Amino acid sequence: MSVIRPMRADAVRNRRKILDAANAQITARGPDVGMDEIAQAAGVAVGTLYRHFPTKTDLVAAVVGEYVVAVADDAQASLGRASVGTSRAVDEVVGFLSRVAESSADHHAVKAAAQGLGVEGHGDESDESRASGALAELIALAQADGDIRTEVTVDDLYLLMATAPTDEPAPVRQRWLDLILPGITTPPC
Amino acid sequence: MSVIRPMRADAVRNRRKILDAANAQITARGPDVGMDEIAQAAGVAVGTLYRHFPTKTDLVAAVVGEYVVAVADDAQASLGRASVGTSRAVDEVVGFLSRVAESSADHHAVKAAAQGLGVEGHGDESDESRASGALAELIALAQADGDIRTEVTVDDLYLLMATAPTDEPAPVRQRWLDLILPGITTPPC
Amino acid sequence: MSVIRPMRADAVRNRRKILDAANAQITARGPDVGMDEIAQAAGVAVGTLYRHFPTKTDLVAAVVGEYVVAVADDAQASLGRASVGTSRAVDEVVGFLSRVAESSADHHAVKAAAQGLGVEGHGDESDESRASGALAELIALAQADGDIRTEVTVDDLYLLMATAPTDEPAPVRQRWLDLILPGITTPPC
Amino acid sequence: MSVIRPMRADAVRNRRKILDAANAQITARGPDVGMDEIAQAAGVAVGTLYRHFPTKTDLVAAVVGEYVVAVADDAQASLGRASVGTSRAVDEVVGFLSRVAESSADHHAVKAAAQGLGVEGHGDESDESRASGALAELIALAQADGDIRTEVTVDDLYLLMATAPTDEPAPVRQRWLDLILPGITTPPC
DNA sequence: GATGAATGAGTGTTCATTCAT
DNA sequence: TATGAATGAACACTCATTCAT
Repeated sequence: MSVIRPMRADAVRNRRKILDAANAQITARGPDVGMDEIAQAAGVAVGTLYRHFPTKTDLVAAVVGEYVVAVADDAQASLGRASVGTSRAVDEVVGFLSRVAESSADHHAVKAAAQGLGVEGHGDESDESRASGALAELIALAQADGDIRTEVTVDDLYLLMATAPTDEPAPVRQRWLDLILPGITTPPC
Repeated sequence: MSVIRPMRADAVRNRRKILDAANAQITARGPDVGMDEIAQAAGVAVGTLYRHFPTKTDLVAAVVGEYVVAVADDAQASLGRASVGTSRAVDEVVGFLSRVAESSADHHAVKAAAQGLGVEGHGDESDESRASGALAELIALAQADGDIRTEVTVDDLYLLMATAPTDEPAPVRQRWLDLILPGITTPPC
Repeated sequence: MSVIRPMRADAVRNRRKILDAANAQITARGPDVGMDEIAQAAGVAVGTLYRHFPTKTDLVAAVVGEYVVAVADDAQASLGRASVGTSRAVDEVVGFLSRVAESSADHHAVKAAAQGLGVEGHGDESDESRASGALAELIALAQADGDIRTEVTVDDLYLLMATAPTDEPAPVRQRWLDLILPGITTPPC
Repeated sequence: MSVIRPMRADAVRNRRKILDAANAQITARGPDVGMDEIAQAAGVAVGTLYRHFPTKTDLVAAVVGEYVVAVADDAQASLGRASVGTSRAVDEVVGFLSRVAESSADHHAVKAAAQGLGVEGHGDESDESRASGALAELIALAQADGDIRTEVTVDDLYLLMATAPTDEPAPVRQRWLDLILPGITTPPC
């Protein structure tokens, strides 16, 4: 008696195509691409786009939401590796930040679009807490190892993620990482 | 043979009013204020606005340019104090970064507007080099004091300035500064 | 040899639901309700709605048609009472007009929708002639009584019905009736 | 020191052209003409149209307002003639109603458009009261002559004007007038 | 036969920019 | 030179209708 009706197969396909097209178009042509252009890139009519996302804001929020899912997945995978002992927790934190800075580069225009439209909730809240949970554990692990400063919190990570120089070339992003890291890790002595 | 004709007094006045109005309006009403609104706030007609700045991009670039002037002034003042020995050079660097993060908060919408319009050159190049020069000397001073890591450059400072969390409340900006500083300063031991 | 195939029971039910929903929605939400909204209110999908009424115009015409049926019924009932002598024919004419003005108030948005769509034939012609016939006899009766002016015709009644102030509150509609009546009834002397 | 600045001559001209075009287009092509079509018919760009009337509602309201001006003028002229004794006051009332029914025929689609957009104030209030005043005096005059029933008010006239069969051919409108008049004038005996 | 996703022309409105006054 | 009216391409969004499932 679930209220959640399964979507028709083609509707699912279209939703995917739209989301991908939106991501691609915003990335390629800037945060102000028109809905028509996104629809065309997705190979659907505008009406279809609006059936899936009643508002441009909704569409962009969904795109951001997908990104949050990816980030949460990454955070959980990092935690997984650190828990098992495959790698040190600090290294996972650093790797995570590095990958986020990397992937955010593509995501930059999307973030700009979201800001321009006043997108609020970045998609599903459960994904955000999934990410937060994993990162919290990861930090705790690294702190137990004595590798990360005791006062560092998940919010600090979010703050750094938010300020990553997403529109800069790779070497700059690497340098940024180097500048950032000492603030998180414990001093050498 | 100079082509630069002195501006008529009222033209100068108008330019000032427009620049101030643009800054105020963008800050107050977001990066997407219309040219008409800016003109009205400046007490001139749109036509006048366009006589001074042929393009919205030009206008925003000029506003950004003014900000660069202020930053350059600050940098030079900081250097002055450190040279005279009034204060330690590191402290001036930190203070400078802190003030920039602070002032950038107001400036945030302007930056967003600039980005949205693809503003390239941030105004007068001489101001940029004025700032760069002062900051370079300041860093050198601090490095001579052994307070700032030897590999830190002016570009690092610019990178950090560019990624300051300008749209966050003061405590967050302070925390960001705390996270950032260890990457610049020499380790305690 | 009749081409008219009896409708399947559920098709009949759907037709009813759609007609009722259309009436209700147009009345409640104005003449511009969308087909989707009507379909949803009827508990069917748009496709079903379009199976029954190939065009919005057709749907609205059908709704109007139902109203004509009700009016025809009323006219015949009025005639019935007057014929039997239960009441004076004039009073029945007046009562009829009054009730039409009354019911038209609900019907107002439907009329507006019909006009907006250029609905032509108001449904079944037989109903119109049923109404016309009854009203003609009723007028004749009242004229025989000397109560209604000899030159008054059925078309006059239609004209008045058409111009009833359907979107005005009850007292206004009553006042309108008072203004209208002297033109139909015989002068007191 | 008047705040009302005189409009530029060409702006005035454009305003006129727009108003006329709006009237013409709505009359000719129905209440749902697009703003673009109106603009084109007026020989201006849409932007110009929107500079003069920030909203379609505003435009239609202005068109209706012009009609109110015409009606008010007519009412005052009628009163003038009756006051001077050129004609009987009743005749002026009848003539006024007749002319309104006549002119309203053209005006019908405009009224529909106004209703569809929820136009509230029919333009300038002063024109409405100008009309009301003149009609009140005219009615009083005719009542003094013993030609119009004592209970008739200006609102009655408005009610009848509002219900005139504006979309019917001339003979029908004439017949309507005949049906309406006895409700206003004193009975023959 | 019913469903509801897809279509796409059309709508009202905005805004950077131009140009007659 | 300043003014502000005019321009018109562009945009987000709607809705009657069609058609694959």
